[in-house]
Amino acid sequence: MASDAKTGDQVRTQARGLWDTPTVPALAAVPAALHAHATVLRTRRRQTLALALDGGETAFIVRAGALTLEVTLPDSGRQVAALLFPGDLLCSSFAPPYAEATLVVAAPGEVWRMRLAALETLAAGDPAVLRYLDDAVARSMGRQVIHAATLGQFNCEQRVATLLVDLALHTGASSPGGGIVFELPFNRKDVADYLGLNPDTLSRVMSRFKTAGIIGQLERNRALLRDFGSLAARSPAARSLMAISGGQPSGAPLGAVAV
Amino acid sequence: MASDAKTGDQVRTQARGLWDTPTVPALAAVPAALHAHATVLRTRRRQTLALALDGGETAFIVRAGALTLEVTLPDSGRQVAALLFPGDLLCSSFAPPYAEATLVVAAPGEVWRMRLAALETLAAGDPAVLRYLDDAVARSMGRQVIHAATLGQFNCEQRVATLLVDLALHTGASSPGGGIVFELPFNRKDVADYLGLNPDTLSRVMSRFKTAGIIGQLERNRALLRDFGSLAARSPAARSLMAISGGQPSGAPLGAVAV
DNA sequence: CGCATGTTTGAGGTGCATCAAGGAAGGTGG
DNA sequence: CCACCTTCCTTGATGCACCTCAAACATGCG
Repeated sequence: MASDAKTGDQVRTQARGLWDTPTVPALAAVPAALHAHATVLRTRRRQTLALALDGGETAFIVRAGALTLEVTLPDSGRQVAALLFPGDLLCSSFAPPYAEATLVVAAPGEVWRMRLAALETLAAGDPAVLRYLDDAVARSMGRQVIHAATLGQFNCEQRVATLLVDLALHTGASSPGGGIVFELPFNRKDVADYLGLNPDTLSRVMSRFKTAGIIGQLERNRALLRDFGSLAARSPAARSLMAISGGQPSGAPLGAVAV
Repeated sequence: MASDAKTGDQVRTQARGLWDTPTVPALAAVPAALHAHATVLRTRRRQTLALALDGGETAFIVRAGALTLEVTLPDSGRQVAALLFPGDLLCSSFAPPYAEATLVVAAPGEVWRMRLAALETLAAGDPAVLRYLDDAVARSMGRQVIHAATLGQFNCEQRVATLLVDLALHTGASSPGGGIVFELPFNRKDVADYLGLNPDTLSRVMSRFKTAGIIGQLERNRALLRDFGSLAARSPAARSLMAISGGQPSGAPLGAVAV
């Protein structure tokens, strides 16, 4: 990152300014106390994490990197049900039965894995852990609800704009030349399956955004967002996403573990 | 209900037989202990329940009837994000910020309302309450994931079949004349907004199912499902839904409160 | 009865998927 | 270093599934 680049938090503040959104209470950070009770996994790209650990309910806490939760129902295409970023929590019980569900690493990083039962025991004794649990579950559900609205109501342009806003909020940093540089840890097929679109259609919309001057030259897995405002204006979920991500501690590069 | 009508549990058993699905462990029932700490609401059709009760996080436990969680994002159509049936739990924090979210009663019944904090205090001291909480949250997330796949991957016929399977599992009872009688507590617009379809398209698919002999004469808010098998065969999510609903205690009419 | 609300069905348009061909990027071996 | 391959992305032509609009038809209620 360039020395004068702002952090993701600053990007969000700037974004809030554009929309005149009041400040949101900071979300609960991952309690460091959990570290001692969790298995630390260093994740590699395309690695899949087994959801069920020898039968017991398992909890996964994303510390760095990004993951996708992929679900395939019989006689149906693959659906990316959720994108997971640092701070997010996923329990194996969240995956529906009789569906092929896998947790796939999109950007390398770190994941803490522990028994759900152990996590709940800790939560019963430590208010900070309980607060984090509540917060993380509420955030997942909130994102799922937004995702349902995205899939059910938005047209293809709104869907893509929504995803780009989300990515910018999670991985973006202001670039020296103006605009926001953010990472694209997911390939086109993953994104298309998340948005319920065809990869070709996705490509077309991205080209449209490029010629409209909203996004700039795409390198490998990286993009320049020139105009956050008009992107947010094209996504009905922009304000909600900003509020959900608003208090998250880290907007640092996906690979970095928060201290 | 006719005297020789089977309960919903029996319908589910029969449905499992059709699909050769192994038995699922019974889900945790709503602990009676919560009754003393909750405000009991008798709900009327079309009534809306305020999600945020004077600022604190609120939990809603559906005891009887059915509800919809409706979400409207700015410059976007209304999305019915979830259908709630007896045993289901909804917390106000599940609704995303900056979205117009309302809980609307579709079928009259009973809802227990309490502070989330109070619920968690009880859960810390009572394993049955904790088990119910875990279970209810896992069920909601599982249903949300299936819903995302439904919206993102299914065609209109698959979507409608999925909803009908879901309704039959939740409200169906075997009829004396063969087939399964189930309730349609939601109007067309609600269903259309849940499935991300146009009401006209929904009507067309229903007509197609009727002429195909899968469903029979629709009365007001009630339908006869003649052929569960071919309906389930048209829904990629049928097995998953059966497993999720599999252990629920009540398949009785929506209006009845389980004892 | 008459109005309001909701449902069905047809005709026609469109947004997105599908198919297919071409191009860029990265990896591999010569 | 350059051919060659694989993978991923782009972009055009075409078709279909679903939406939109509109008119007729039910249903319930005052």
